[in-house]
Amino acid sequence: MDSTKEKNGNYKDDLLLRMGLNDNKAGMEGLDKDKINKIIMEATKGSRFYGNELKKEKQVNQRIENMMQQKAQITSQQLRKAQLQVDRYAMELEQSRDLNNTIVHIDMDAFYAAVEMRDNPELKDKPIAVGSMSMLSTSNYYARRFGVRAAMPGFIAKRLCPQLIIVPPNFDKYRAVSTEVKEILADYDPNFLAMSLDEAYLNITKHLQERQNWPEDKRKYFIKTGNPLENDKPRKEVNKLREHERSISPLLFDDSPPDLQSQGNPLQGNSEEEDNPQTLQNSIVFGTSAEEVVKEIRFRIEQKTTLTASAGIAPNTMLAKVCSDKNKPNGQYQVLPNRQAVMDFIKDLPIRKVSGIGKVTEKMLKALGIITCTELYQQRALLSLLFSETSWHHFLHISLGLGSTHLARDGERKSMSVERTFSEISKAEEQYNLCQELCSELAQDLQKEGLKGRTVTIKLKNVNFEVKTRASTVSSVVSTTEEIFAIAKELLRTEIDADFPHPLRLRLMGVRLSSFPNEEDKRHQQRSIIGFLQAGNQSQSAPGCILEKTDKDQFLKSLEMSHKKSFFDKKRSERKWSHQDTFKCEAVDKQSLQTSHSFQVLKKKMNENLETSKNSNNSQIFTCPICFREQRSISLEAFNKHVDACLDGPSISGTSNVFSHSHASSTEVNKKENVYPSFSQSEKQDYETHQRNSEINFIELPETEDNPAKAESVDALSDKHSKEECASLPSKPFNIEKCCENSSSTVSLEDIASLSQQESSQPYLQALVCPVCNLEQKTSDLTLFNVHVDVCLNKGIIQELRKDKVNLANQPRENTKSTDNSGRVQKTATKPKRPGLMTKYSASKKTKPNNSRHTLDVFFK
DNA sequence: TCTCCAGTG
DNA sequence: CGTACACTGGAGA
Repeated sequence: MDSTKEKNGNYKDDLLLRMGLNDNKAGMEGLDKDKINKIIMEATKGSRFYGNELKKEKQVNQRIENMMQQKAQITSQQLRKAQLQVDRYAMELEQSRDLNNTIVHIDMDAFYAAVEMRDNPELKDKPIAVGSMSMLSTSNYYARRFGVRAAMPGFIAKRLCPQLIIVPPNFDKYRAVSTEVKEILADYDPNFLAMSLDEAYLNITKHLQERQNWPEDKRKYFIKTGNPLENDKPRKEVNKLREHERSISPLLFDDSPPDLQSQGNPLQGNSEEEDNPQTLQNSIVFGTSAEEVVKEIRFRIEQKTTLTASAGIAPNTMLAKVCSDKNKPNGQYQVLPNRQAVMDFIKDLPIRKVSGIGKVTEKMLKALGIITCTELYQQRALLSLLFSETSWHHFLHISLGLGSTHLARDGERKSMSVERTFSEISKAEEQYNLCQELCSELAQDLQKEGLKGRTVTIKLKNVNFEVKTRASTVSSVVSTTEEIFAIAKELLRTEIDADFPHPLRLRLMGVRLSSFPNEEDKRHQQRSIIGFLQAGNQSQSAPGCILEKTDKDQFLKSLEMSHKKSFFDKKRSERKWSHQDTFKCEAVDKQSLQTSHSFQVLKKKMNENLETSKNSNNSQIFTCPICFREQRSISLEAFNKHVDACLDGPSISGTSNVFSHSHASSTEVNKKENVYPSFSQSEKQDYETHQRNSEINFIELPETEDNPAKAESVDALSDKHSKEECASLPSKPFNIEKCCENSSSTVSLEDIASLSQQESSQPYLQALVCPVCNLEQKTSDLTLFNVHVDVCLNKGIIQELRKDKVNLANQPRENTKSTDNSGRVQKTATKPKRPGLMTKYSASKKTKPNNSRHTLDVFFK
């Protein structure tokens, strides 16, 4: 919230960095900087938290040291060359500088605290903070005089200011107020961008144009003399009125000439003579300039909510954001839309003020003698040699005062998560329970937005504040508590086992779901259904990897458009497209790489699917893979609905074991499980080590090798399948793996479809037995079963990978290239990149021995 | 893809 | 007694 944004006063900065930039004035009440630091240190020193902070600080220092070493090796010739390149880019940027937009950043002052004070007059003249004893969201300005800030734990705030009143947050209320504010903002830019409950960007360019012709009464507002909500307390109304006079009057009437602005005049910006608001008895007319518009917005916000806002006006978002901070609280500031004004504003601006430059970046740049934007610009050549391309491009944008000039509506969300902090939990059982609870909460949240995803990540923080995340991606989307927990549980189990016999001493656990299918995925998945169903009848082959026409067109179109976009947009779409470009090829190849087995059959089938689907119409004859009835002349949507209905019906569980993901490694795992049914913990270790050293390569079960015509039990089928894949032989559709990595229903459909065409007379009435771990699964839920198989498979894959690594280690180091049968390069060596900001100079961390444990799990289920 | 880091509010 | 939570994106392995 507010005080977090006032970075100079950030509590954590003071804690370790001792920036000495705290602008906190020692007033008659409140504390001075030294006193605040002393109290914070006393409360902090010796704690596990502090220990971790020190550790992190050391890592950052190490990174800085690495960076400085790198810097020392740079020759003046390199630097000159870099200078030329950077300046060429800077020139391009300069040429594309766009000053035609008027961007406004609105920021509510101490929002949560202000709402609480408004609704409870008892709090009015007291130091308050919103949050809890363990963490504060925001504090009012009174409390800030004592050093009480956002992101500070309440118990420390209490030591700084014993009178502090800590109010628990009422998010519903803040949301309601925020909605009121947004209603006003929409009048000026219907496409405004809300960043949070208390912050938003507006592009008022269009509004300004229209406004020029507005008659006066369209810009006239009446001053409310009472708040209808509080009519029961007339005494307050008087207060309110006086307050308005206090807060609004200086703002609206003490305009300062433009030249005073850049000299840090705290008064509210400039406006031309004719723009000066005229007051009648109880109404105000606002002018037509940007400043007047923003005053009007702030006036209306205050009238409507009795809360004040600060604002920044500038030709781009980056500057507008910095501006809104300049005259906070209850003030505004404008950077005029000409290059000189922008550069004057930027000149002495500390880089830390810029959104995106945080504590660590500040410290790293400071080590290079960079504090202000001017210095950032001066060192641009050096920075281009020390940081990644994205980083130095970002720096260059900042140092030229550039930023986005349009408000990109942020796309779909990328992940959803829950996490909780608690007092130490070390018992495994409690940890599993907690994990399940979190999964349940997450599942509920997901349901609200109708989301399903493929990657589950758990986050663990131990009592020493060390954070770990562990992720697992499955081939079909999941969303229910059970599905997510099935995956999260295994991740947690792996971590618990890894530290055995020591318990995990946790203080936080979190669960996240990501890899939501995008539109592309969904379309693709639909096509593959059609393609597959058709492929059963008219078998075609189309080798090689194809990029579909529609996609190509879109790609070209996007390139065409891209010159109109900002640098960041371009980069974004390049990334997006280069990703999508390879998606179809890699969707399958990934797996074959991971397992070192050829998936030719699969790919061929998939390509067939894509090819045939290109020619497919919207309405045709389908055979439902569940009920085996022909569905004539219906749309794909209708057909899908029909299949869904069938799937939801009762007749599924009997056939569901055919959805097993036959997989090369499954055979091996099966075998291991059979051969080594149980071990003690130490035996596990020994066996594991032995495994790794001797590179045992498991081969197929003898039955399948000896007797390929073996009865078509599911497990036997998957074994045979693996074998066939190894030999790259053409195979029956039934052998098709989950080629499209999409939703479980698709996968099921494909498998069922093949079944329906080839083996429909064959009854499959076995229980659900996982083909990987060989254990019967209690659930009759298809997706859940698939999840289980995926989890088992992932373990197998990890093992396979490790095997590969050992093999690689024996060879002279070489770019990892692999080609499919068509000779196409699937994966080339990652091209060397320029050092990144984040990890390039990372303090060498000891990477944990590695996943020895993953395999064990499979053995000892 | 996985893990960690940095940053935002 | 004691330091949150939810989200995005970069980077490197």
